[in-house]
Amino acid sequence: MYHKDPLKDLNPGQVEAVTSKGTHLMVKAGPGTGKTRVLTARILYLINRGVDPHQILAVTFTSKAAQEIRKRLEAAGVKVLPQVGTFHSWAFRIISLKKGISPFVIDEHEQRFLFREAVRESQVETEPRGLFERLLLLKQQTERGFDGDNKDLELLWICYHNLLKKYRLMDYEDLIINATGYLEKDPNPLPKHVLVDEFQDVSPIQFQLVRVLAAKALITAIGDPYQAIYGFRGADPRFIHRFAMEFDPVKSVTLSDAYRCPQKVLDAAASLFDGMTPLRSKEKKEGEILYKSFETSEKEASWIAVQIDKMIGGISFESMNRHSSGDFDEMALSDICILYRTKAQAAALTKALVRHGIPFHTPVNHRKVETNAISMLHHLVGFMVGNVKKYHLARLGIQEESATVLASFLDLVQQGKISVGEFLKTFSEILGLDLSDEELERLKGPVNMLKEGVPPALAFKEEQDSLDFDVEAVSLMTFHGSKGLEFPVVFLTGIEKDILPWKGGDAEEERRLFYVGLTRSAQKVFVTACRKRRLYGKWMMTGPSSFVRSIEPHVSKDVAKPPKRKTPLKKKQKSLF
DNA sequence: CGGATAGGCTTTTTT
DNA sequence: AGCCTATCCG
Repeated sequence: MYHKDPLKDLNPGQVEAVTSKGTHLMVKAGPGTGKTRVLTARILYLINRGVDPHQILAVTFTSKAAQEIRKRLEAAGVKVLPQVGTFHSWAFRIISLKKGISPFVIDEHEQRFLFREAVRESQVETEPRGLFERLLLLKQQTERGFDGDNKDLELLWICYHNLLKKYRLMDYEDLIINATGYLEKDPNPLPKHVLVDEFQDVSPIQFQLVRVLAAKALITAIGDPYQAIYGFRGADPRFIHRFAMEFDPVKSVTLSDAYRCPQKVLDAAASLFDGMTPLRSKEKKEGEILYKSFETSEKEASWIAVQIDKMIGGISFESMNRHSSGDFDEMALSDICILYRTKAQAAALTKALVRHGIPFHTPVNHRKVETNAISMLHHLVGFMVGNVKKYHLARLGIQEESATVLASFLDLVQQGKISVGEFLKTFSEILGLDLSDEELERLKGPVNMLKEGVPPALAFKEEQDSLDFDVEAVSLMTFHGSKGLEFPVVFLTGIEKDILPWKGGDAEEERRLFYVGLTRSAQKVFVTACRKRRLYGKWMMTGPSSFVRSIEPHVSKDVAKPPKRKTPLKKKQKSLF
């Protein structure tokens, strides 16, 4: 049992990371090197050495990751759990503790309302187009108030913050900023050990919070600079370096034994970066990377559906006619994942999967109706508390009367007078939402969390990004969404010019995004591209991404080359349909 | 004031 | 294709 011996089955590098004492610690952990394992083992190690669990704080990137760690600790026999959560959930608790009252947290949608109100009030003359996005980004990057040079933006910044104050609301950044402020003044409930996961995705305001924590605590930072993919929302991978500079002395440990990807995949992944040494694979599986290109995005999608059908042993008509088996290992649907750069690309793929009768699932935030229902629920709760006003509701198509009625129903739920299911039925009827039973079922989660006192913004948000992996289905998601996950078979789709290094994106961040995608695979990778793609309602000419060229030496030869001469390859391609 | 309609733009996403 | 926004007309 881990609790007895957290070091059991760890490799030397991992042991070094887990047992490091007396200084801050930076653990550089590439894909599949046992990052989560080290994190939990280190917590266990600290507890075993007599550290009070309450003095330990583990910060994760998502609440799902926090749950996973809590689960592992419990499984290891830990009775008193340490504090485990995201920066935001911990900050929320600190603020609640310090103020004696929980703040109402608004999401981006509501932030936009307030911003519009600010625009109206401040009578800014220039076109506010894109200003909101700039404010959002600026707020994650600035540690103390406004520090831009745009006069209009400054005015809107002030106006926006006055409105937040007026309605007693906080946005997500406020949680971090305010908690930092409170702790600077009075570092009372500061823990002695802080572990921060996914350090490459830390934003400036979060780094500032880490600074404050470091005044009292030893910090363990775990991250991988090659997997930094959230620069677009303020994260800065240079903090990995800054950490070592500022928090001197820092012990640094690099984990280079990887347990997920086959060597071939790791070699291909490393070839994306100049001078990168590949991780050492401890996985004996051979591994394979296949590349195939198509005329259109629709053909790409159908081909993928056919491949999946073959892999799962074939239930459809086409595969019944197939005599040879053993082209592929038998796979379960849940072993397969399809990745794409933008959600807009999912349409062609899901269409093909439906046509082939292959079950699949996508994250909730890809589904319009449900996202909308969640947002309505959230607003309803805000309305009950008095934070959400009539015009906020109107914007979502909710009449004030409906909201009043529903609020009283929700009250009955809280008192246990009616069930969550009954409430949701009424809710969708009154608001005229066309929700399936399945969708209604999924909405129960956040309402139940609400009953248990989870802050609304967190309760509703959590549901939005959960993908239920117990379902036997192929997983579809964006490259971003795949971070931290692994699948035996991964399809990397649309690896095309202007799509994977996204046109206008940060080229290096796009490269890391492809790296993340590649390294999700525990066995087999399919890389696909097409010449013409239907996107946003019109055709665009694409062609293979430069990344395809980078990994080419590691791609299996038989299908590796994009068709050069039409005849022979066309024939081969046809036989697959 | 509100409904209809034409025009413009479209990443990625956690909390 | 679909959503948000601006504008125009009753």
